[in-house]
This record gives sequence, structure tokens and C-alpha cells, in this order.
Amino acid sequence: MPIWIDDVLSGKKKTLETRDPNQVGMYVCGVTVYDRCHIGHLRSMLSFDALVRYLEYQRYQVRYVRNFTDVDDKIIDRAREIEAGPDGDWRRADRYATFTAGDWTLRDSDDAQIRARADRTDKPLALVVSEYFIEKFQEDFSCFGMRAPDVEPKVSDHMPQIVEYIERIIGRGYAYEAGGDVYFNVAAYDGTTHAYGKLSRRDAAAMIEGARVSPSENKRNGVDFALWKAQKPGEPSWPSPWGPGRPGWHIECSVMSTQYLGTTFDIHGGGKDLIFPHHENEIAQAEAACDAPFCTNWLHNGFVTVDGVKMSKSLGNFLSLHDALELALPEVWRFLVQSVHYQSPIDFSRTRINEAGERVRGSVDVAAERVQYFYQTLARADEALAGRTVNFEAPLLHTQIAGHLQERFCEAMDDNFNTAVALGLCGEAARAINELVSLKAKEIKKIGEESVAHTLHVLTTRLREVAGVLGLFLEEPESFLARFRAHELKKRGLQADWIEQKIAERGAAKAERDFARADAIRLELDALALELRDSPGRTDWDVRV
RNA sequence: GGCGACAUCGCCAAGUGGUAAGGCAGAGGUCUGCAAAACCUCUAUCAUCGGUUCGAAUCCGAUUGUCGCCUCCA
Repeated sequence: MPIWIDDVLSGKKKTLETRDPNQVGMYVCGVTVYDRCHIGHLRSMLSFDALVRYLEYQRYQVRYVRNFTDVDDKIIDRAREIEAGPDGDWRRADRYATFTAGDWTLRDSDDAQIRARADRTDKPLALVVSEYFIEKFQEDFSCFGMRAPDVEPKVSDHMPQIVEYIERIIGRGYAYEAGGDVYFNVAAYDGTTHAYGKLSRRDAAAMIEGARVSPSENKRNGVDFALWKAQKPGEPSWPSPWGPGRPGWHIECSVMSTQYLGTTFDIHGGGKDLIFPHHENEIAQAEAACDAPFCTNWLHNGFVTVDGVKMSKSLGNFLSLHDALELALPEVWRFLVQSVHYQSPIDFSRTRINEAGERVRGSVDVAAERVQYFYQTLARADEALAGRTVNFEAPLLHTQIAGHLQERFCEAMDDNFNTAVALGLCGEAARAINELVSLKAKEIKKIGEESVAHTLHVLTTRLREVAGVLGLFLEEPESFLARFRAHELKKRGLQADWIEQKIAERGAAKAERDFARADAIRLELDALALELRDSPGRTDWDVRV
């Protein structure tokens, strides 16, 4: 079955065609390492992680490249701020207006560590900054169990290639040197067989017409963009035919993607915000340098909004990965990301009380509850199946879902990676499992014990397989649920021992048929969002999200 | 100002020509000492208006509203 994708370049939904029918070359724009990552980065990484996993499930051999941009203006700015020290004027800049005390604590701690590292090396501070945040990236993302890229190239390791690439663009007449800078000549490029603006659907002529060149720049036209920037005092630099300097933003992705995937490759991904100018310029540079089509399929993930507003640096309303992990376990975030189609915005919210006084569940909390539900379901099924031999000849029940889960899952994923529908199917499977598990002995006898066991076995196996493609429900249920409880208790400052003791007291009261006292204890725990579940001979408890 | 996207049940969210997935919340039920969990049942004609079509949430036009890109951003 073909995979249909919504390709941004052609603007159409089309079948995924790859150069080699068995292989996919895929490049995803990683992060510029000047600060900690936030849940916008997470969303992007997880969206493309699901995509890679699904392609591999469909037996494609995927070569996955994700870069680090470790040479950039913002990194240099950060280095300057660190140099100025924690009491510098930079602290009062607008972009820090929304910083909380907690934000500053983390910030100061990062800066202090970077400074300490810089003291032990001769490297420019900016490179120490980027190395530090690459490490933090790896640390912060390690718990998500993402499929690791095959290559994670860094700009600083590719200077000769970048210089050579720029020389090629100049050689073909699409770029010019001016005062140690090199600029891409949009007018020259667009005037040929190329079309600048084809990805973002902009009219190059109008942009060239309307753009202004600021007096401080050496550009011939305002839309021209820097391929190489001459060194300014105090900046890290590398040698080049145009004098010491550093690459502009965009060029690194053209160079590194074509180096590792070939001049024409299959999939390019990134956040929607990168369409213009970043990806537009990547295409222009690559097609100017290589004279071959660049990437053939472009996919962009939607934004994360916070209470309906786009999360952005300038608004200061972003949630760092660090804070996100205090709120919820990695798998909950993964579930949240995949419960929404990758192109749609995801609104992140906490549970709140609205104007009408109603409790409105926040998206993270709903996701947490669903993940808990799935693991509880699997735990019940495992328990029901423990020590049983399955008769595969017994008639299958719930055939719509048990017999066709994989098929329907693939249908959903083939349709532009619709993980939202895919998770809906997982929910159907879980409901069927719960239905079977809660059957009474005589109902089971009536239906056929072997049929029930066979169906349960098929449902759990298929559910795990299919959800596993999305990176979900791979853990042992008991181990996940234990961590889940621990995490929730910690957030609320509760102790498991204390709860167990309360439950024991309630058990004693129940044994004496002192139901008033038992109910009082139940209510006390209920007020703390703790649920008790009585079953013959034992009382289980859980946290309500 | 230029360009683009979106508007689906109280909330979240799938659905790109064939008659509205799913989740949360709500109501009723099974179960239970009472509960909870789990399961069952119920709850929408898709912003408005007009058009194309045998047939539209899905295509076209207009209107209203929200948002995004054009400056850093996944």
C-alpha cells in the first residue's frame, strides 16, 4: 500500500515516492544550541520519530539525519551575556521580561557551568556554549526513547565543505562577495530556471521589489541572505577565501543534508516556522550549488500553543523540557503529541476551572490519564493470560478490532501519518480487552474459555505491536504504573507508606463492619485525588490525574 | 500592508465528494456494603450566506471570526 503524504512543496497530497523504493533519506532540522530545549522542539522530534518508526515498520531502510546548528548569532549572543556576567545589563532585555525566579535559577546555573568549562579550555566561549547545550539536548531527550539519527552533524565540523559549497554557488553566478561577506543573489537565481519562493509560495519579484537594504549591510538587495559572514570582533571564526568568518544560517543544512543523503533526497522535515526563510533558502542554495532537485518531499509539523497562543521566544510563554518532565512522564508527552495530527497545532494546557466554575481537563492531564488507562488495561490482560496456553484454533471474538487492528492502523498511518486515528484504534482494542477481562466466570463459560483467551492474546499482542510503532506501551505495565504513581505522588508531596497505612486502617474498619469509619477514610483519600478500588481480598489504589 | 492557514458536540480532536472516528465532561445502566475502576446505552449536520454536483463538513465565491508567516523560533 502506498503511503500518502501532504507535501508542502507541491502543495498536494501525493504518494510517497523515494529514489530507491526500499530506502528513505530523511533530514530533519534539529536545534540551534544556544539554550535549553522546550516542548516545541519535543513535538517536532517526536513527530518525526513516529514517522521514522512507521517507515521502518513498513520495511523501508531509513537513513535519518538530524543536525545541530552550533555556530549562530544567538549562540554568540549567549556567549556575550555569559561574558558580561550575571549582573550585566543584558538581564534587563525585553526577552527576559517574562522570566520567573525558577527560569533565572536554571539560567544562572547553566551559565556558571559554561563559564567553568570555558576556564579549562582555549576554545571560544561560543563553542563551549554550543557543546554544553548539545550535551543538555542529549540528556533531556534521552528519556524519550527516540530512534537515534544515523548522523547528527554539526556545523563546526563541516567548515571546509561549507566553504567549498559557497564557492560553487559563487562559481555558478548565484552569490557574490562583498566586504568579506558572501550573499546569495536572489534576483540572479530567480531569473533563471529556478523559482525562489516555491516552497513558501511567495512571489520573488515582489519581494525583490519591496525589500530594502539597510545601510549597514553589503547586500545588493534586501532579500539576499548571507552565506558567509565576515568576522566581527570577539566572534569565533574560520578561514575562508573571503577572509575569516562564519557561515550564515541556512547554508549548513544544504551542505550537510546533501553530504549525507545525496544531492537529491526523499524527505525533509522541520517545524512550520522554518518554511520561510530557512527551508526556502536551503532549497535555493542547494539547487544553485548542485543544479539538481533538492529534497522531493517536505513535511512540517504544527506549533505548540499554550492556552491557544503560539509558544515563542519573544512571548516568553514557552515550557522548557525541564519543566515539562516535572509535569508528566516522557511517555505522556509522547502520547499527547501523537494524539493530534502532526500538522495541526497542539494546545498545551493544565486542568483549570473556567468562568462557569466547571473543571476543564488540561491536555497533559487527559494524556496522562489515557496512558495510565492503556497500561492498566495491559496489566489486567497480562494477569488474565498468565500461565495459560492459547489455543489458536479457537474462534476469535471482536473480529473487527482483533482481526484487523494492524491493517486499520496501517491504513491510518498511510494516510499522511494520522497518529490520532491510529491511537483511536488502540483505544478500541483496549476497550475490547477490558470487556473480556471483566467477564464473569459463567459468561466466559458460555462464550468459550478458549475463545476469550485467544482473543485476549491477539488483542494484547497486536496492540503492543502497533502502539510500539509509535513508541508507546513498550514497558512492563507494572513497572510503568509504579513510576507513574511515584511521579504523581511526588508532585503532590504524598508518601506511598502513609497511603498504605490508611488503607490498612480502612481494611480493619471494614472487617469490623464499621462502614462509617471506612467511608471517612475513603473520603479523606478521595480529597487527595486518590482512588481506592476494593476487590475480593484486597484494596488497590491509584492516583487520579 | 503582503502572503497563508483554520473555523466540526460544553471542552479536546479525526474526517479533502457518498451521507459526522475517538477522548474528556454530562445523563442513564451493569457491578459494588457504599464507592471506584471497567464495560454497556444516550448526546452534533460540521461559523454564516450563496454557488457547483445526483450527492459537500469536504470543491468555488462572499461575509464574519481566530491564528500563523513576512524579525528570533520546532
